[in-house]
Amino acid sequence: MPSRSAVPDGKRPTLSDLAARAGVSVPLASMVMRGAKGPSAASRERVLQAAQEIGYRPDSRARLLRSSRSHLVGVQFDLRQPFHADMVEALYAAAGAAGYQIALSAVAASRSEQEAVETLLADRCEALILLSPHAPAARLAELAAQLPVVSVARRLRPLTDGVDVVRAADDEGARQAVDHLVALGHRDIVHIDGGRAPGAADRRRGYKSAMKHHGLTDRVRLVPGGLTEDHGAAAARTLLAEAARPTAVLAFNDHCAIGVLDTFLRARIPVPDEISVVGFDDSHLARLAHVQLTTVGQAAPQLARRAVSRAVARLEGGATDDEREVVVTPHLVIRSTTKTPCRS
Amino acid sequence: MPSRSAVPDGKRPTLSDLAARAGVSVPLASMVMRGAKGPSAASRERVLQAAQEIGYRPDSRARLLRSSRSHLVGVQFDLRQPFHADMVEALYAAAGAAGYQIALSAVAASRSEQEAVETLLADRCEALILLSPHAPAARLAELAAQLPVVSVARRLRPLTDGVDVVRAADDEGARQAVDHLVALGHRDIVHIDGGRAPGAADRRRGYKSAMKHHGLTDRVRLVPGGLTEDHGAAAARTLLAEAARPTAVLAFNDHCAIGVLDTFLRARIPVPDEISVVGFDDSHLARLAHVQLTTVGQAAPQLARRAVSRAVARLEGGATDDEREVVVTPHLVIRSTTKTPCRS
DNA sequence: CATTTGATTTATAACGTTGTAACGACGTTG
DNA sequence: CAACGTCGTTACAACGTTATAAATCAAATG
Repeated sequence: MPSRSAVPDGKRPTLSDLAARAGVSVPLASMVMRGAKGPSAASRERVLQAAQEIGYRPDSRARLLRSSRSHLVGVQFDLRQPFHADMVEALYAAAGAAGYQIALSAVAASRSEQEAVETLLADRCEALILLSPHAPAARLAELAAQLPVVSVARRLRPLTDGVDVVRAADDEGARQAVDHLVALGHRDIVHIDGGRAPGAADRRRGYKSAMKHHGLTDRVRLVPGGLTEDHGAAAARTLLAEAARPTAVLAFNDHCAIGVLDTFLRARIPVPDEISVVGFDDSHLARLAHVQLTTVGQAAPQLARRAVSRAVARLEGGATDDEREVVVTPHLVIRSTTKTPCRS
Repeated sequence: MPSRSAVPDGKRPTLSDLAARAGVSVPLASMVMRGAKGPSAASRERVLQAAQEIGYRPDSRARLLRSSRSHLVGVQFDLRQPFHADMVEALYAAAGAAGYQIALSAVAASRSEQEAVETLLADRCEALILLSPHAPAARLAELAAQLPVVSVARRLRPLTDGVDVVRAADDEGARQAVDHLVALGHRDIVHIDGGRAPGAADRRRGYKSAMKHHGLTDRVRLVPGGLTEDHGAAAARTLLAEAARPTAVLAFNDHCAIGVLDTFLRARIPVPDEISVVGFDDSHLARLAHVQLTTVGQAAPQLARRAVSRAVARLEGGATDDEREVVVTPHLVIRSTTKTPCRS
């Protein structure tokens, strides 16, 4: 059996092993490892050299334990939502830039938000970033009493005590989509909505007000939909069954839009020639070469940055209460599923 | 500003706060909290009561620091791969059942495997479970010298020292798919392969040998593909451009199969009436109501259980070297994209 | 009644790290 | 020459927990 480390007793090397090896004191070795100012260039050199040799790696748990600040932000995300994947990636970057680390805790069919949050708290996170949390507002408030909590993409009706909200301007996104379609010449624009999903109400509102703004109030038409391909497919079938079809569809999100596209495709209705389709989220689905969905981008990197900076502000005392809800402007990404209508 | 905790000084309650509140010593409180045997029912009751009152929550970092065993398994996964999401979910369950916790570290476009592993090591994980790692075998061996490493779904040609492998029997999966198609009456079955992706070689081999077994050696046909929808779409276009089309396609994975389906759909080729399509992975994509893809299931829960039990065996000394490669049998999930061919 | 037994409880010392304060050596200054 | 900073280094204590061993106590034994 091969030795598992460079130190005799087989355990993983500690600061004191490192200090011994470099011939310096433990605190000095510590200062070098954490890049504190103080140690001379010579000492620094020797310690780093020794660290290399014995394969020393700081123990983050001991670190966090010792320093009152843990510089750790807990992130709760849902494994089933591709948009969350984008957000997690962006959060790694945003947190890193702000000098924080993130701890992930996943939610899935077999793992509740409750469990996810429990483990984050046990890990001594200083703040929580929750991606579209479903927990009741009361529960969020309860958490916020313990530590800063940022809800991303989930709007909280009455601003809940201590809970910050970072979200995209869903209404503005829907408006942009409608503007784009109208500019192309569309008038019969249907919205397949997301029911009670977070953001759905705003998107609905944005759609309606944009239609009104263009003098198309009488063409407003909502079809019940949802978050998944299946919902989109069902809604599309509803539309197909009718005599007068719309010339454009604004779906609740990309998933839903894909379901719509697929159904149209099966029904031999060419997109965008016969009907234009717009999605929402700019998830990777929309970018696929054979999909090339026109969609409203939520700018995950921006949302992530704002969420982190919000949490950090709370932690470091720079929080101003007038920014309890941060709204990021989305932007339309025009690809190949929208086009001037052939009939009007 | 509301108080952030039930303890006066605003910090989060510790064991000694708890002990003080319950009127017992710190060690006793500790024993109660970790469910050790010893404390009397009365003490246990009082401590739990007090914990409830002050909202005490054990600090897992301090716990891990103190006890030499951390009971923490690090999991590296890729945010872009839906199959990994299934695996992570299953790993939570499997690790929990074995008395371990898992720490997640994600890989993405902007976060390398190197970074992911670094943080896991800094977190004092006792073992690493890597989901289809791309790191060179030498690097894995280096890691394995420090702690038990399990590679899931990535086969290592020469069994690398100390690295355990848990994977699905990709060749067997491909064989099942071919058997199914042949049983339906197909003979011209094409395989769109995954190039150099982990598992691709095995699937290719399984396909070929199954074809041979059915006396269809002369019908063997490989089309270069890949892991994404775009790869599948490209391969499908290649097939469409030809005079003699196959009656069935076995795609490298579900993503690839979706690309194939979509391309056929656009070309007005009915699936499964004209061509049958089989995927691989049984990811949630395959289960969508409007897709209903026949596919080869990798049994994430099983893979997860085996991976965890392998890691635990190494940690607890029950590792037997004859099980360094665990192969789980996949199973075919028949949905609606396969059917008896109309022409033969 | 002294004494052993067993069940509970507690004191003490770690785990690996970092913050604080103190230390020594050096050249500067009054 | 003494007092003074400055720089680099170190000793010590602490973070919140748990393992070990020692201490306490009631009950049971002789």
